[in-house]
Amino acid sequence: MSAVDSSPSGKICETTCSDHHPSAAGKVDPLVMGKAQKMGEFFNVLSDPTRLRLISLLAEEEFCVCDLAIQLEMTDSAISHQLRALRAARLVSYRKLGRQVFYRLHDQHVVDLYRTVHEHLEE
Amino acid sequence: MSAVDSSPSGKICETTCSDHHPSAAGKVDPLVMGKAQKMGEFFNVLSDPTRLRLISLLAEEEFCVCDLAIQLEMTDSAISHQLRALRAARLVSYRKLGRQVFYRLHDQHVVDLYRTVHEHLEE
DNA sequence: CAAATACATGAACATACGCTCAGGTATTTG
DNA sequence: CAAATACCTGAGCGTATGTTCATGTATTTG
Repeated sequence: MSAVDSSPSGKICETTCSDHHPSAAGKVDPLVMGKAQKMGEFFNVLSDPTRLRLISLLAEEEFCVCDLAIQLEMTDSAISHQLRALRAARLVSYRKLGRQVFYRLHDQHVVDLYRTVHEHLEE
Repeated sequence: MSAVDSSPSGKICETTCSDHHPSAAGKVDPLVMGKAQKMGEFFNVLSDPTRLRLISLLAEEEFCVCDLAIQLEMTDSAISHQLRALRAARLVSYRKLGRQVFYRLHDQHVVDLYRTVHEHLEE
């Protein structure tokens, strides 16, 4: 009976898929739920067009909320909400200057990731 | 009327804020909406824990739907739905073998990105 | 052929998310 | 002090998304 056995290195589905048990040895561990959750939350922050446009601006220089709102043609409220998400994800930091708050990218790490994907999508 | 005033709320700083910030309005082009949309959709695929766990498994070797479902302790249906999303995003490819369908990552590019972020979150 | 297996798909439901709107805080200015 | 500015925040609303459930398709098996 070698009808179904052309699957790679010894593992689970050898005869039929159903005679497998989760506690089988030598299997590949998937990402733990908690870890996958954290990773998902990180990518989720980058999944919104507005936040990506903010990042694209802040990749060049720092800006106050007002200027960001003007350049994206959105309300300062909407921008402030999104900046809050970026802050929570530690993707941006800020400095207060009088009434204004100037935002900048927290580190170069984000810019690298941003540009990597940017190029990846050019294909 | 100000040349730069295309802000929705109408109460955004037209003179004050921009005057304090010489290179502000108009200098740096934000990401175009369409581009930001595409990029957001890409990150969105990676924003779900289940899809990330699938990727973590497929980063090691190929698996059929049934085995993926068993290892993640989820229904075949749920897995199939998520694999569809990964297919639509061209992150995975597959080969049919009898009744089974074996999935694998489409290219190494995804694995690199996955591991980069994985390490980034270890801090 | 009929039953079983492996996977795909559509509808439905609960949840999550982004924006608007109204209001609030902090700082500057008259 | 009062008004104006720059920004923050909570509630509400419409939309998007992930899972379950039921069903459909394709292939293997008795």
